[in-house]
Amino acid sequence: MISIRDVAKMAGVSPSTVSRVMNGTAKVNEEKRQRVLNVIKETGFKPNETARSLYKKSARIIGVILPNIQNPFFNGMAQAIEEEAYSRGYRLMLCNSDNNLEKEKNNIDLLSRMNADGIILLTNQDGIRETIEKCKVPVVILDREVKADNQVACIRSDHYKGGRLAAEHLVRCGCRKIVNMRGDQALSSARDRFEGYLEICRKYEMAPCYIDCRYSFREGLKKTEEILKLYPDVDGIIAGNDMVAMSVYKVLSKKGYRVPEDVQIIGYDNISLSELMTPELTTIAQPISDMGRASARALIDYVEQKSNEDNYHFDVELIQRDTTIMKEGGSRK
Amino acid sequence: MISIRDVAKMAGVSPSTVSRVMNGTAKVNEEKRQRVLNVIKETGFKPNETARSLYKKSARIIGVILPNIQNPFFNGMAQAIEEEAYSRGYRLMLCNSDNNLEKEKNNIDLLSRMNADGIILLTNQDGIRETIEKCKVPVVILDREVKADNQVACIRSDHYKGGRLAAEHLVRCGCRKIVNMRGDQALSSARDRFEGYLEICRKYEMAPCYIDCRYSFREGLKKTEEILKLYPDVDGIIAGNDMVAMSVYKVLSKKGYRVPEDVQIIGYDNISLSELMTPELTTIAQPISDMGRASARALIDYVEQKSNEDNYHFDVELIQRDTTIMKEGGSRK
DNA sequence: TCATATTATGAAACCCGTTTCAAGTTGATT
DNA sequence: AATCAACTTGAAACGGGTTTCATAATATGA
Repeated sequence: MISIRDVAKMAGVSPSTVSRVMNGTAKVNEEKRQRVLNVIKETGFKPNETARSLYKKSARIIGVILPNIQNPFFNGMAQAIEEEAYSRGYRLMLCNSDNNLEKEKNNIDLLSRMNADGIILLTNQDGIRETIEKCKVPVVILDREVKADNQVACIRSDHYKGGRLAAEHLVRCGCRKIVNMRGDQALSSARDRFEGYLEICRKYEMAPCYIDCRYSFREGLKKTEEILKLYPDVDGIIAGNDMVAMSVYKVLSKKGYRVPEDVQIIGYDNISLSELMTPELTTIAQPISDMGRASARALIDYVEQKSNEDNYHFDVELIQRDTTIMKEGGSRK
Repeated sequence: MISIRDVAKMAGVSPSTVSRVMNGTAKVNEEKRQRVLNVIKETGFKPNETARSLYKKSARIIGVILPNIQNPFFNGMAQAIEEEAYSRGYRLMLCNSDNNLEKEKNNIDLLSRMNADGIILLTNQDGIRETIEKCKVPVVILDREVKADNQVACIRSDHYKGGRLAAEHLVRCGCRKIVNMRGDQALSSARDRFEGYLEICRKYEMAPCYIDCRYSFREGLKKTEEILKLYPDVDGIIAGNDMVAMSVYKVLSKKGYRVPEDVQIIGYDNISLSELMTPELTTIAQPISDMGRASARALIDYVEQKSNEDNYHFDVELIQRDTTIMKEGGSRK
């Protein structure tokens, strides 16, 4: 492969001059400049990024570590991150963590050894903090709560409000027996949502009624069956997220329940699927793209020493679609 | 950051010896070896990957270029590629191409300048061949047809058979008016499937009946409306892929058609969603994970000069679920 | 016109892990 | 004891773009 020294020789200048022509880092005599440009054009010379990274200690790479690319919530984020990063000249190193601490550590470690400029983390393994602090790469935490020294920003949405919104909406739709399929309480987001739900229970003097259900379709199926056994009079279900809501709908529909007439369902996230499925899913929308974009922006701004806003709290909103319905004789207590 | 030279100094040996200890490339006196290992442990020294890449001309990176990460078909592939790559010590550079030739070229170019070990391409821009040949990085073409000199392998599934299977299944289910929503005929895969469909039309002496519909949910909605206007007697729809099938179902269901009683639907790909949605979708399964894994494997084997199989043709199969139904009085002509 | 300031330019150092090559050491063989 | 082989080890070169620093050349001002 042709190097900058080859180009220099051909153009009768020094490598430094070629570098200056390419990067515009200093003035170069116009005639020499043209000679260099011509040689570059003729030879199709492309500077080696690795060599540049080595000196600059920056590979123009952003590492994105997420549990699973197939999850629509995460890949929605990844999409937005990629767009923002690409437009600013950075590329994405994508790492599936499978919620596996070892894999996460490996990836963070490698990323820092590759001179990655930063890492966007969608995970909340407890043991991870030490690793990310040791590697000293700037980190943005997205949708999770980790808190590390080298954390540049933390991007979250208002889960407490989301929890309230979901519960209150079902109340307003006339549900009298609402079951909350709360997510893994190790996640602060799931805890916040559940708190919001509890507040609404207090407000309307309802006895809280919940079941634990991780954010997975498969578990959603199982837990929905349980709900139907435990609470035969259920008429409203707050699913942990949209995937779970899909599974809830599937089980209900198989058992002959009508949605929303017999049981109403509300999801969470507003992944693109929630609008695509039939019936369209009522859900609490997190601004997934905005959050992804913001995380990339915060990271790159930090790296390029631009802004320094470091705490983003995004708003959520209720999107009413077809799995809930406002009834006439509203049942406000 | 601490370098190999620092470690060497601390252990009282040369950098070469440290390198040899880390990589096991040569025998080192046991006592020195221990000294080096101790220093590495104490300092937490991690060798810089960029420097290694520069010399080795290999970054242990595989570039994956796909139109869109949010598409379940593509992210299913990406997931499998990531798993295979990770297990063999490679990482993924993920690039969204948005079907944008310029972006693809940029990404390929950058990947080669970063000493990426190879590229897996899920795209079929016409203008791309020149770029991938010029960059000289090994390329695996996945699910598409490009043909370039530096192409290591081409991974496809049997679309012709898939097209036949889908059509014949609807025939067997008693459909008399089957409409094929054929995909973009610029894609060889879509052409092959359509050919398969045509063969079944000939076999059963049916007049071919089709409409062009790109692989997108939105377009699926529009084209389904058109179908209902153009062919009010339609009783079987072959969707271009599972996403389109979902949109077909949505429109039919909104208009009061029953599926599969009034109209039967078959999708294509068997993305994970097809089993999750309600009703579960009958579809032609491509072994998405196997294909993704195979592409990574072929690339890495090539890079590491192991095998050299270069043409993979995966089988497809019919997965019957709830959007089609075998009726009693089968209508075999 | 001379002195000083400014600018263009290349040599060399730098980033850091790897590998080559030659020198030094040890041990075996005769 | 002498010779040769085998092995350990470090100095130096390497990969390739960037930057510093000193020099040379030109320009400005007095």
